[in-house]
Amino acid sequence: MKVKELATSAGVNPDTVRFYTRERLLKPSRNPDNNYQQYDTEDLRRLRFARKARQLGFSLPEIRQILDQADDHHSPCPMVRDVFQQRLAEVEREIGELQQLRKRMKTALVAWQDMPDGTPDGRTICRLIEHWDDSKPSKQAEE
Amino acid sequence: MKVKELATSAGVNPDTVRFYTRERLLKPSRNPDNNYQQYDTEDLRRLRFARKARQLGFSLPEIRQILDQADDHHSPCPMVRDVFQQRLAEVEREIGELQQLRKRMKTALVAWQDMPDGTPDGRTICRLIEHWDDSKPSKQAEE
DNA sequence: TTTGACCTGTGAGTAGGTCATAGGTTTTAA
DNA sequence: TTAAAACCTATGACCTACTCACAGGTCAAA
Repeated sequence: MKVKELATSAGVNPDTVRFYTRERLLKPSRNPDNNYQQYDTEDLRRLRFARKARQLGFSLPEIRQILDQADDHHSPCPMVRDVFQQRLAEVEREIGELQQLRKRMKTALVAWQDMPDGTPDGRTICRLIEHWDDSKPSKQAEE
Repeated sequence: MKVKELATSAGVNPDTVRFYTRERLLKPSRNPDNNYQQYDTEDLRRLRFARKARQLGFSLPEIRQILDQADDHHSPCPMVRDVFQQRLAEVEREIGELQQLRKRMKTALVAWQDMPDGTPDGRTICRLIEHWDDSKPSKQAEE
């Protein structure tokens, strides 16, 4: 398989295939006639694996590590379970932060209904934002 | 005010002040004696404004646009309301996506309890991930 | 006067790609 | 048969919003 065939099979940009090859997640051979990269079904499997792992929040170094372990015939799965647990915790933290943000944004929108726009006058730029309360529940505002 | 004084007043890294100055969000004058940047309380107001806007998800180009409008004595607030509404919708979309992801991760963790690790055998890399169901409720899986 | 803390501009690094460029190869169609 | 279109190569720049490093200039206190 050439670059574009592999990319099409996996549903990614050909440049992503080249990038993953540079990053040594894929290890194609070379066609000695024209110096083109030659990928096989193993590379397709690796690429699909890598894309799924990316969706799960694995970083490229982590994925490379998993693939390298698999090359050495070590089972990467215990490590996968580990990183996966950490990733789940992080996803939940992100959800919590975004929910806080949403709550504060909605509160602000309601408060802003009663505020005039006001042309900047040298003392204020846009009171909609300047009067935004950025305090977080976990720590006091610094100011 | 010199760089570090301004940075301290706003609670940011001095390099951020320098960066914002390069990006023309701050427009200090120069001390002709030593070529140092000279910031005033207006710059402090702009910097605090910019930091609050960043927390709300405004990009630097958007913030620069708001500040430039304020310089021209146009009220930036209608635009702020606009971008803010869009940003709120995006935050809600992100929350939804992350909640989907969390759900699928939890399901996967339960399913994985019953799966053996399995050493890579040339046909599979790590079935924990390869058997991950990445289908999204809004569209069918391609494969 | 020397030390330390500050200042200057510039450039590199971060993550995960995407796009551009310049040049070589292969395939397709006239 | 030939010319264009479509592919390939390697390399480097670009994206965000900073942060850090470097080399050299300035200034205050001891």
